[in-house]
Amino acid sequence: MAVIDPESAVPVYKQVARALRERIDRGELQPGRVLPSEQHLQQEFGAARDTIRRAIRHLTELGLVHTVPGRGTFVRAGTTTVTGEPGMRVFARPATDAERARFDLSEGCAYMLVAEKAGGEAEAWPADAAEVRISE
Amino acid sequence: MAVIDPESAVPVYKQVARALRERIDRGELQPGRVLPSEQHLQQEFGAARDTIRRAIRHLTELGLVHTVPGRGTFVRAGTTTVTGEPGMRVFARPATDAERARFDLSEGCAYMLVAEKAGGEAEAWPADAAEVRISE
DNA sequence: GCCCATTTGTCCGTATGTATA
DNA sequence: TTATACATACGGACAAATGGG
Repeated sequence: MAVIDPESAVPVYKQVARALRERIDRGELQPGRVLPSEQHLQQEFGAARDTIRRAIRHLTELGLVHTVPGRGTFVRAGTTTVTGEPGMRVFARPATDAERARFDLSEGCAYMLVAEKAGGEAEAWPADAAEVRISE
Repeated sequence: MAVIDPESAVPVYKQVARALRERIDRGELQPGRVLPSEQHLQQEFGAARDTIRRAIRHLTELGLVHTVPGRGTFVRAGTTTVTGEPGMRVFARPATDAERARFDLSEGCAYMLVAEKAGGEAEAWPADAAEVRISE
């Protein structure tokens, strides 16, 4: 069972994210399955919704889950190939300190590959572990 | 002057992000310059801090700014644009020594953004200064 | 088509801690 | 030390999307 320590130097949202990640790694939450709702996670971890959502955002940035409004947050298969769409903008930038911590990019250079859709939404992956293919 | 419409279907944080992005694009906020503080932006746009921070997070994910705790949020260097073609593969990798010399990438971390065409030819640009746009 | 419960999205307010100058 | 600015965390409220009846 997940143990959350509000007094820890590790932020609560990271502890929650870690607990959820362990469930994914252990196979308790398999690809395609939906995570418990935010409300459920609030009660389970005893944290505010803001904190739960931050934990989920963390997992989303890791590429482990993705969220569908009105339905829930689903476990993703660990894919690193992204399909380029018309109007998309692809670029690289240095990882933020937060991303370095989240992706364990402590050593040396750390860059992120980012794909921004025409609408303005963007996704980012560690540059060493992702590529964009433009469909023919 | 930026106009924020809380009644709009477009979320306030996106309106704020767009307003800030326009200032960067117009050169009012040049690379290296610091953005107004979150508190200042709260007053200027009449939005809550949470909303301002979300707008800044959005810009960070787009590679336009980066934040230094205790100091502020800074505008990153602009980029040049490359046209993406069907069949192209776009990724990032560390710069070679030759590229470091050629592009004067002497200091620290240096990544290249690479576009490989379907035929196998590839071009590379310093990651900080290039982006690929997929034509519509 | 409509209504409704569920779930996520957005937005506000407040408080406290940490980093920097 | 003090002031400023960002980071985290709590609380509440309403809107929007989805799917089932």
